[in-house]
Amino acid sequence: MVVKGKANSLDIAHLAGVSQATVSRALRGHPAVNRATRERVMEIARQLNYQVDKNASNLRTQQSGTLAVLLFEDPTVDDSSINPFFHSMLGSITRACAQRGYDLLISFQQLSRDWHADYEDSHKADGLILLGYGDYREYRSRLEALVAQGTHFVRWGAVLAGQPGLSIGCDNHAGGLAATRHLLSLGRRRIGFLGHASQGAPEFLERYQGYACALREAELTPDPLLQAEAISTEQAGREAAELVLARGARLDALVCASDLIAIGALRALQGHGLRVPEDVAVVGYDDIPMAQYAHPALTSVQQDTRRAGELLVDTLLRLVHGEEAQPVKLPPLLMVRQSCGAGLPAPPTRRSATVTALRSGARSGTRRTPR
Amino acid sequence: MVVKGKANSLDIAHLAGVSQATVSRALRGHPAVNRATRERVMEIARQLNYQVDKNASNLRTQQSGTLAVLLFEDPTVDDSSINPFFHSMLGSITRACAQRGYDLLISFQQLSRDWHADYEDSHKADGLILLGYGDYREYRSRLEALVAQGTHFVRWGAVLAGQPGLSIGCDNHAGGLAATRHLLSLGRRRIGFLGHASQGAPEFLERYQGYACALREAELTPDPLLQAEAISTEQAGREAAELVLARGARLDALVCASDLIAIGALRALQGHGLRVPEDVAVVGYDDIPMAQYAHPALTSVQQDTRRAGELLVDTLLRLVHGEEAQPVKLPPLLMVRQSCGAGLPAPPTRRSATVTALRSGARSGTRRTPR
DNA sequence: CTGAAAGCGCTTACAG
DNA sequence: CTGAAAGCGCTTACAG
Repeated sequence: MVVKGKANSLDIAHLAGVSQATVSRALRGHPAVNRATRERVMEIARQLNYQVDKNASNLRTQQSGTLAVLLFEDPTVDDSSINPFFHSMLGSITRACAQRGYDLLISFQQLSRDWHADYEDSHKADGLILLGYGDYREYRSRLEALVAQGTHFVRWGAVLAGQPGLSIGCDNHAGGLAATRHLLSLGRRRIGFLGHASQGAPEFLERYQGYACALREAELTPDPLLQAEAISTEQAGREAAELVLARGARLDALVCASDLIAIGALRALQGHGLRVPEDVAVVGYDDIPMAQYAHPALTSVQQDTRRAGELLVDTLLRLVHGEEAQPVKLPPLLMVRQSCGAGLPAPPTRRSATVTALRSGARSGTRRTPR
Repeated sequence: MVVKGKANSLDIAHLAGVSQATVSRALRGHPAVNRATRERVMEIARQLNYQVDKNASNLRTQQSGTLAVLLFEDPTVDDSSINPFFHSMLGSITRACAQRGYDLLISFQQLSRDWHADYEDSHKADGLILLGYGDYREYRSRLEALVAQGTHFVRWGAVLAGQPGLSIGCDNHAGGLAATRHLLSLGRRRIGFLGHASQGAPEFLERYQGYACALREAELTPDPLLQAEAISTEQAGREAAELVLARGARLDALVCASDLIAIGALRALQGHGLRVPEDVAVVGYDDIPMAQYAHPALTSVQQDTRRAGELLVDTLLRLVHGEEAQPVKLPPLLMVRQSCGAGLPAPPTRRSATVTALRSGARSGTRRTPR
C-alpha cells in the first residue's frame, strides 16, 4: 500500500477496487455512495495521508475556498509597524474564516501601487476584505473598478450612502458623540479634536461630527483653535497637540480620532508640564492593547473587532454565494480609564491649559511648529 | 472585444489570431515568442483585464506560489488576543513574501487539534512557516511527521541540535545573558527569573540559561526562591511575581521571559507598593510595542522581527527549491528604558523588596497562591 | 517562432 | 449505487 510521491484519487481507486469517480464521491460525502464503499475509501485515504488537490478541485468547481484580506497602509507610516487596531481585526477575521472552513490570504497593499491585486480574477480567492485607513478619495475609483468587474468584496470603514460596494463599520458618529458627552459630563468645556477631519478620511470625519454634535447639544461651539489634523500615528498626534498648544487657546480636554494620536498627544501635553487628566483630559479611539498601558491609562472608544471580523467574513460569504447582504454599523463602547479624569473631584476650580501653562511648561524635544 | 464572464487564454488567442499555446508563452515571457506577437497578446490581455487562472497553472506546474504561516497559540490564552510579538513577525513575513512574489496563507492553529493542516499536501502552499510558543514536547512528534512526509517547513524558535526540521530563532541564551549582565552592571544582586523554564518551552529555557550563566559569571547562584513559572501572558506574569513575593526572599530585580510577563510583574510589584525600578528593576523580552508605554517604560530584549521574517521566508524558499539551507540564530538587542533603573544613582543603599516590604505593601486584587 | 496535443487531478452530469 | 467520459484552463515537450 505504498504509493510513490503524493497519492491521488486514482491511486485510492485502484487500492479500493472502485472507479476514481467513486473515490471522489466517497470523499466528498456524496449521499448515494454505499456505506461500506465509502468507509473503505476513507480508510485508504487516511492511510495514504491523502489530501484532495485543491488546485484540481478548485479548477473544476471554479471556486477557491479562500478569502483575501487586503490591508492598506498609509505610506507615510513606518512600514515595520501596522496600526495595532488592524492587527486585532486581522486576528478576528482569520478566526472567523477558519471557523467557516475558508482559507485566508493576506496581502499588504501600498496605497501608491496598483492594487485590485486580482486575487479573484486569478481564482486565488472568492472574495476580498478591504481593511485600512487611507485617503478615501484616492481609492474610490478603484472601488468602483472592483464593482464594475463584479468582484466580491466588503470594506471595513465608514458606512456612507452612495459608496461603491458594501461597508461594515463602527458607528463612528456615535463613538465621537459618546466620548465627547462623557467629557462634558465630567465638566470639561474647552474640548479639542485631533484627527484628520476631511472628506478623505470619512471615519475620522464622522468621529469629528459626533464630537461637534455633542458640543452643540451642550450649547458649545467647536473651536477651530482647538482642532488639528493628524493621521493615525503617534508622531502625528504629538505634532497636532503641539500645534493646538502653540495657539495658546484654553483647553481642558482632547478627543482624539485614534489611540495612537491620543498617545502622541499625551506625550506632548506632559512634555509641556500639563497633567493628564487634571489639566487636560484625553480620550482615544480604537482601544488598542496599548491604551491600557499608556500613562495615564487611556480612556478610549472600543470597536468590537471580534464581531467586526465575523460580520466581514459572513457578509462577504453572502455576496460570494449571491445572497443579499446589508451594510452594518456596529455600536461603539466607551472604555473609561484614567485619562479622561472620571475619578477626579468636581471640575470648577481645575487649572486648565492656557498660554501661561504652555509657556511655563517644560519643552518637549520634538517641536514641529516653530512659533 | 467583449467576452462574457472572465476571459481565458483561448479568448485572447482568438482575438490575437494565434494559438492558445502562444498566448501562454507570450504572457509568461517565453523568449522564443516574436516581439510583435507578444505585444499584441499583452495588449489584448490588458484590455480584457485578463489574469492567469492560478488553479489551472498551479495544477499544471504542481506549484502554488504560496506559503502558509501556521500560528500556534497556547490554548490557555484568551483567544481574542495574539501575542503582539507574533503580530510583528506576521507583518514582516507578509512583507517578505510579497516582495518575493509569493502569496501568504495564514492559519491559527489550536495546539489541541489536528494540525499539520496539510496545506502542502493539498497543494495550497509550497511550504509552511511555523510560529508560536507552545509546549514543544507536544508537537515534536508532529514536526517529525512533517519531516517524514517531506513537507517543506521552517520553524521560528529555539535552534536546538537534533531537532526535526530547520529552525530560525533569536539567540535566546545571549538575550538572557545580556539582560542579566546589564542588571548586574547596575548593581543588582538578587535577580529573579519569571518564565516557563522547562524542556517544553525551549526559548524560555534558553533565556533562563543565559540568565543563570550571567549570575555565575558574577559568582552568584540562581536562587530558586526568586524564580517562578509563567506562560507568556500578563496574568501569568502577575501571578508568578506574586508567588515570588509571597516567598518573602529578598529581590532587587526580575528578568522576565517575555514582555507580557514583565508587564504583569510590574503590576504585581506596584500592587505591593514596590517601586520599579528603585526597589525592583524589571527587564522584559521581545520589545513589543507596548513595552515603551508600560509604566515605567520597559527595558526589553529586542528580537529583529524584520530580519527574522525575511530569513524565514528566504530559508523556506531555499528548501522549496531544493537548495541547501542553514538554521540561523539572530543576535538580540537590549533596549534600555526606565524599568531597569539604568539612570538611577549608585545602588548600595537601595531599599530592596523583603518580607517586610511585601507585608507592608498594598495588596493587589488577584492572588493565586494563598500562603 | 508557432501550433497541435497531452495531461495536471479533480467533479459531475449522464447512463446504467 | 457505480462507471465512463468530458472538461475546468493552463503549461510544455514535441514537431515543424
